[in-house]
This record gives sequence, structure tokens and C-alpha cells, in this order.
Amino acid sequence: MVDLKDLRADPDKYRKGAADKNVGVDIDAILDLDHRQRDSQQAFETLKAEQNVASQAIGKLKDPAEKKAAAAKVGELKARVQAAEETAKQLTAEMTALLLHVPQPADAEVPVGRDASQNVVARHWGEKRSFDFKPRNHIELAEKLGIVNFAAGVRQAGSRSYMLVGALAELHQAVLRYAMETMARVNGFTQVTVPVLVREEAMLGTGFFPAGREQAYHVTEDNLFLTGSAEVGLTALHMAETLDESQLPLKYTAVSTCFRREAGTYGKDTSGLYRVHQFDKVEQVVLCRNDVEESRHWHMTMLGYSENLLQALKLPYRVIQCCTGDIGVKNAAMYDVETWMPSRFDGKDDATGYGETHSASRLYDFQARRLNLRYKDKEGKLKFCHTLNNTVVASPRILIPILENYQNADGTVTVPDVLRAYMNGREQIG
RNA sequence: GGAGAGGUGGCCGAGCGGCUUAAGGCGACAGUUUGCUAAACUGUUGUACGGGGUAAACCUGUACCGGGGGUUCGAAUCCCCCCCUCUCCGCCA
Repeated sequence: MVDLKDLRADPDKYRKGAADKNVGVDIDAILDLDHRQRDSQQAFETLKAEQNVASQAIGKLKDPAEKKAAAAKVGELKARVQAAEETAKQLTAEMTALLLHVPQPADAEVPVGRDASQNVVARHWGEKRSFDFKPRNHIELAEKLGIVNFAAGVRQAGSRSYMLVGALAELHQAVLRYAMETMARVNGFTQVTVPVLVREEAMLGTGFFPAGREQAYHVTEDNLFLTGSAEVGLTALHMAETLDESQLPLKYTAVSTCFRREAGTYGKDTSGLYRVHQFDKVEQVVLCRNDVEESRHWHMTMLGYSENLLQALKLPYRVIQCCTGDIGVKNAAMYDVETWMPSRFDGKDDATGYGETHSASRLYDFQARRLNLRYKDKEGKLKFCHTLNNTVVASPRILIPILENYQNADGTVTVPDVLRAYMNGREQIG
């Protein structure tokens, strides 16, 4: 949710912000509606004040006949008050609905672009391996090793389903545990468990709704939604609370199963472990003071954690600064990390070989406004928190670069050093 | 899933149609007194959105007693729906 007062004061900022993000919201229509809403609110409040005065006077009358006469007189006012209230309420509802769609303007440094194709590469890390044999893709590797069963997954759960079996399930757990423990023990994030089945308020509050509603599974029987990220649970942990500045920053991490309908991606990445409906992810969230510099600091710090993890896994990657058209409605800035997946490389364009594995976002107070997540600063003033989130690791997608980059000529896969401790010291699969 | 009891300000707790601009207490803040602390006394005490004011101070309107509707001239109070908490029963990893 953007700040309505700021939108009134500087509508151009929001016009440009929406245009840059390629989001079709009519700022002028919102401003016009805002005027009408305020006028109608004013009209209602004036009438209501009149009614309140008259009603209170009745209470002081003693004579029943006088009371009755006075009540009848106020009764005439009542209809007008109700009509005015109705109008004001309706306009307020319209206003709220429209405001939910106004995107947070991207920060000045974010490159302007229509979609992901205009993202900017910030940096590369790592040496891509050159194979002296014909490398297999992760599907071939895993099926040959008997550590995945796509058919069984699809049979019981439909398309984009899978079952990791044996060593691959172990590798999956290992990478999640490694990520989680590093964040908690080394970087001081508090481990949290989150609900993955949540109310609509949590989805609205974190900005996943209304835009993006079609990406979430809806459990209609109980009117709950399956979350696509622990970002929801972690960011909404203090929903509707007033924190104290001394508590900030709050740093949380959680591993959760994530559910995504992947609506609108039919025919895209249909096979393998890349784009699936259910996966597990270690996510981290920071709630900090309402301070742009501090937000920027945490954003870069968390992006660094993800890079550290990939460096520890010795997986080549590149960091992408997402352009305005790709950062979504809620973000002020976003970086993706893409990891080298040899099977995706078309042999010509290097860019084709990188697959998105991470995403780091800063949202300033956009989510906090919707969540009513505030804190009291040192002067006792109430302010909205800033929120940020980052992927620490998502699996099974991360298993693709691990399998493909660590494969051997005989079809076996070497286990990355840092994960062996989480796999009973196992050094090789197959 | 069944039965019952509840949800009031930062906290406790009264109020059950108009003397409530929510009693009283606790806490917090300010002042007085005081060698210092404490105590005592006095005062202040929320949020959101508007209007006025050059800004702050301040003045003013509306809304808010779990949420949403309704009855009424008037609702914390009466009615309906929903949410949440607690107790008991049933079921259950």
C-alpha cells in the first residue's frame, strides 16, 4: 500500500512509477475519486455532527411528549445522514480497492525496462566447468541413479509433481539444513516456523493479493490459502502490532513448503525439477526501522548471504538487477541470483544457461502499511516498519545445478563438501 | 464435530439504551514538595481520517468497547452473522 498523502502531494511520482512498472493504474482517476471521497466524508460528518447534537438534547428532555416531538424532528435528519454515510462508505471502499493496485515506485537506480528481458547483469561469480565428456541433464542423471520418480509424483498429484527418492531426498534435506543453520548460527537470524495455510488478510497484507491471487491455491472449504513463500508467515509475524524501536531490526528465517499454481506458465519448463507446484524454501525476512539507508544495507547484506551460500557450494552464478517491469507491484528494488545450469545452456548465448534460484527484495513500508506493522521510535512517534526478504535456498530447484555441475563421466554425482556433514559424510551419489 | 462461558483503553476492571467527552485502579509522563531517592499531592495520558492554523503548539469534526450488518432520535449496552479465547465432551498425529 502506498501512502495516500504522498500520492496526493506528488502524483507524478506514482504516474511514472506505474508506467515504469508497466502496471495499468489510472492515478488521475484515483485522485478524482479521492476528492469525491473526501467531500462526501465531510458532508456526512457535518450532518452526523448535527444529528449527534440533536440526539443528545433529547436525552436531557424530561417531558415524554416533548421527547417524542424532538425525536420525530431528528428522524427527518436521519434519512439524510444515512444517505450521506452510504455514499461516503461506498467511495471509501472503491478508493481502498484502487489503492491496493497502485505499485510502489521503483527506486531511481532501478533500470527502466518492460520485462525480464531488460534486466541488467550486475556481476558474475565462479568458473564454469568444461566437461571432457557429454554432460547429462539433471533428469537423466537422477533417473539413471534411481533417485527421482516423476511418474509416481504425477500419478498421485498431477503435472509438475515429483518424488525425490533416497540420496536425492537426502541431498534436498541437506541443502535446506545447511542453509538454515548457517543463517541461524552464523548470521544471527531467529528460526521460526510459519503457517503455510493462511487467511486472506495475510496474503493481502504481504502484497501477494489482490494482484497474483491466481498464483495461490485456495482451500475454499475453510477459505484459507496455501502460501508460496515463508515470506508471508515471517513478514506477517507481527501483523497489527506496535513494536518498540529497541526491538529492531528483527531478523527471521524459516523453512517452509511452498505452493504455487504456476498459472499462465503452461508449456514453460514442463519437465524436471525446475518449475514445480510444491517445493521447500529457506527464506529470510528483516523488519527494520523506517530508514531508507538501513533498508538498503539489509538488502545488500541478505543478497550477500545468498552469494555466500552459492560460493560455499562452488556453483557459478550471476547477480541480476531486475528492471522496473520485472520487480512486481510491491518492491522498490529487487535482485535475482541465477545459478549456472549446464543443461539450460543453448551452446551459444551464455545467458540461456543461468536459471533463477534466488530473489532479494526491499519493500520499504509497502507491506507494513497493509499489515499495520508499526513501531514506536525514540521520540514516541509511531512509524511503519520497513520489510525485506530474501531466498536463502529453494529446493529442489537448487538440486539442478548441484547435480549437473557435480556430475561425473560415469553418471555418478559428487556431493559438495559443505553438504557432506548433513549426509552422514557421504561423498558421492551412485 | 457437540455443549457452555467470555472478548471493554498500555494493563486490570466497572458499565448492560441518553447524567460515559468509558467509572475506578495500576502503569507511564509532567509539575509541586524535597539535601538525594522514595512517598505524598496535582495534572496529563490512545489510534485513524478530515477541517482550521505559515510550521509546531493548539482548536475542531467523525469513527473506533473483537469484526461486519441491523433496530433506535440516540447502542459498549438490544438483535443477527462472523472471528478469536477459555472450559467440558468426542475425534485425532
